Amino acid sequence: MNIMGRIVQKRTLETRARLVAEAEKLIDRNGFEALRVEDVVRAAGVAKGTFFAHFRDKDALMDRLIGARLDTILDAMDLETGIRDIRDLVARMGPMLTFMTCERYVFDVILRYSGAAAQEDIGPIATTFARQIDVFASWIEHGPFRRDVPVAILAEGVQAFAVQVMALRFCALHAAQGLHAPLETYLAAWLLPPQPSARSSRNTAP
Amino acid sequence: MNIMGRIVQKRTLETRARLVAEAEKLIDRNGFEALRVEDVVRAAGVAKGTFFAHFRDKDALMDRLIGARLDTILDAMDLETGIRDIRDLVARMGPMLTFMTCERYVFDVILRYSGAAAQEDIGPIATTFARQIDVFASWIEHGPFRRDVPVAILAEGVQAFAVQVMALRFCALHAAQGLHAPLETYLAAWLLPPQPSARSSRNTAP
DNA sequence: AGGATAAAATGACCACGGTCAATACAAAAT
DNA sequence: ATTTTGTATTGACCGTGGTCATTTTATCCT
Repeated sequence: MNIMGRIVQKRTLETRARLVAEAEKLIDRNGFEALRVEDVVRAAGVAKGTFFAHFRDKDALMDRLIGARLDTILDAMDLETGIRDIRDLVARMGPMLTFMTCERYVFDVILRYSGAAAQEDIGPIATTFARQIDVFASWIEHGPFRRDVPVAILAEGVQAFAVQVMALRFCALHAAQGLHAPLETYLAAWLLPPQPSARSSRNTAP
Repeated sequence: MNIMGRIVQKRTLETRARLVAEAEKLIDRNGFEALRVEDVVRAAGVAKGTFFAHFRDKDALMDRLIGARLDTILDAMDLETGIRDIRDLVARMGPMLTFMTCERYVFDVILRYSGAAAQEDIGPIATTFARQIDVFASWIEHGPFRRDVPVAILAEGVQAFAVQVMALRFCALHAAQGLHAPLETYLAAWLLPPQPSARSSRNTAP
């Protein structure tokens, strides 16, 4: 096997797959936060150093595992169509909100990796964030929402508000349900065709 | 001295002050990320355990130090008045944006502590975030902005967009200047009195 | 087959945040 | 002054992420 000029042995792929698989198992049992590198390597039957030959650091593994789950959720979201209103929109974000707030640790990792760390080493989580924008954009495009702002901008705003709601009310109402109401408030103001206010200034974007 | 039923010796306050002072010095010299607890206690002339008798963990010290700086910046922002337009608004957020993006590590700490960690152990950074909302709200209230949405909501949105811009473009254009343009785009869509779009649906908030 | 070469795996080791039973110290009670 | 009580400090110790010189293993070459 030969990837990018560097020869990769079959063994390598097997080891990496085993590390990932064992990590998944441990996470399913104990959650993300409790994952220890030592446990993973013991379960995979390799030495500690081997782990770091396959992943830059523990966070790189997390990036991959969490990114994979986000991707699965996005696959489902991709199939949703016919958003009728804000409530609908928020409801379909539900699974994403639920997963992102399933553990404080998970939310922190996601935030830390949602932007590209260094130029162009864009990881799995950052990729899903870009994809999320696309999904939101297509939802908005086919829904009864304002048209005076580019769809891409609207989509990025939805993401921004979602993060805001999750970050500020993380513990207040831990169930993801508690996030829906405030998020709907924001999105109503952000997405709906505006009702012109009394004082009709005619400002424009700079 | 007696705080909350617990007697606090003068010695305690002196030690804590010394820890904070030495930490500040080290940070001024090497930045936040490079701060090591061992260095702080050595400089302060106390044992390691003493540090943790005064701060729950290293992050608690960071929360305090970063919170203090944010507070200073907010003091200055509080004095600003007469926001004429979006560009103005973003310009006056400048110092805050600059500080929050001065180090990747600082931004991460701020995000992690911007929401209350557990109910009602709201720390310095979380406090400044609440204060930030108030400042934005008063700016918006006296500016040429939309009135069809409560000022508080608008202010929270400004914060959300600011975080979004910082998170997504952290390295892309590291100078805080690069943040202004995208932020202005978002805020124009968020804050300005809307120009009714062609298709005038008359949706309302759910 | 038997080297030669490069990739992969190893595990002792380090850095650093954090803990805790033991000790030193200050203040109050006698 | 001495004892008592509770606060503040200590430093050896631990857990865990991460490193790297060395060793093992695969692949290629003749």
